[in-house]
Amino acid sequence: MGIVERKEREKAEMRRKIVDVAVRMFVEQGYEKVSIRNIADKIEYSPATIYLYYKDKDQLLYDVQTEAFDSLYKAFAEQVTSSDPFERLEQLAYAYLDFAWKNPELYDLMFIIKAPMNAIAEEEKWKGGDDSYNALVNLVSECVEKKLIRQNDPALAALSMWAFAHGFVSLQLRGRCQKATGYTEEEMPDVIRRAVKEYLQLIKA
Amino acid sequence: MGIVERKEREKAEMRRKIVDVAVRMFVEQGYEKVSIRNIADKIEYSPATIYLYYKDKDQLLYDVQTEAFDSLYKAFAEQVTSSDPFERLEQLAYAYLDFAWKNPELYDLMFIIKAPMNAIAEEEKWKGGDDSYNALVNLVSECVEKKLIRQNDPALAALSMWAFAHGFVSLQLRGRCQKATGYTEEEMPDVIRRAVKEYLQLIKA
DNA sequence: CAAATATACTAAACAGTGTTTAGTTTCCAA
DNA sequence: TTGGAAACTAAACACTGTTTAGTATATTTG
Repeated sequence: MGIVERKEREKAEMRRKIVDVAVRMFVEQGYEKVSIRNIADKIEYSPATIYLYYKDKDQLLYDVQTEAFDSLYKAFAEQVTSSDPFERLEQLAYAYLDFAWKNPELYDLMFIIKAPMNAIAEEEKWKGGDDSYNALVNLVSECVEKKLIRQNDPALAALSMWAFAHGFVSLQLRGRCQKATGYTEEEMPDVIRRAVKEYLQLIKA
Repeated sequence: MGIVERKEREKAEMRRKIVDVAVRMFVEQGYEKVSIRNIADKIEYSPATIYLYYKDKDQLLYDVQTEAFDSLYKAFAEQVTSSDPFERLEQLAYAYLDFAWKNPELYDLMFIIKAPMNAIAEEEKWKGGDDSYNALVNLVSECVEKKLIRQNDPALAALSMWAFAHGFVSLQLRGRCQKATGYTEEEMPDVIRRAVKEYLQLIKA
């Protein structure tokens, strides 16, 4: 009797439905304007139903986050194609920036907002973004091995690169870059791209 | 008749009282746990009274932010003392990191959280952090002039440095660094300090 | 000085939030 | 067919930021 299997499948489908509309609503309206009631309305269930599938809002956000990290990893896979490791590093950086400008609300949820990290404290281990970050670490490791960059600690070099990119993105997403530099919002992505290129030139062996 | 002056003074005193306890509560309990009602309770007025002195919560947060930026600037003034411009740049960076580790909740409010920036859109110009950022830009400009660093665009070099430091701090404050590197939370400030030092060595002429 | 007015303040309400409880309906197994 | 589990929800709870209407208090005016 495949009833328990079907029930499990239905449960999984319902979760899918919930995170799907949650993701869409986040992308369209931004984190702050999406409430459990809004989501419940959209999927035509009562708010309480969502709590049958998610312990709390943070747990739901955690799943939304995971979804977003998948998108980022997909973007990496598509845009990081060069045969030269250092060039791949460049492509990875640009793909990261691109993702941020195209999905600012998702970026918020993945890296800036506090909320979903509360759920993670309870998790065994935070797997979110692991694939993407590993891609960076592996790439940097390769560059270190082949002496393409000046640093020699891959872990620290990778973290530094991430911090540099993330710093720019998060300042930009909060409107700080324009206030600081006087560039317009449209110009900034290009300015940041140049700054990241400059950084890569600095670390180039 | 100094009555209007007294009234104005009293109005200013009340505002002081409000932002003072607001700052204290932010530092102690964090942004998310401080409500208008909490603040009102602490100063022993009704919540509605706060709205006689602040248009909305964002406007109050803006004042709290300004307060926090003053503290940062003070930290700069105290810790940036060397006669050598490049060394001063180093001191500035370390002072920035120090401030973040000592006042994580204030840092959140100043640079990470969305909230007070809503108020700023309405302001003529965002003066928050202007002094501190100008200190950085001036310092970087001096370094560029004296050819102490390899970059030649002071605006971009300053922004890059800020982005680098802010990237580390904001990743760290969201627990991302530990998850990524495996270092403990206590070790991270030191690791980040090393990374920043490495960056400064990279840009050193 | 008394009346009129402006100011300071608040109780109560409004509309929203995340979440829980208690109760109903639906479905499956014995 | 009936007993019990599972799915679902209406309503409530305890919050949030904010507004409204009304009450005291202080100041100005006749």
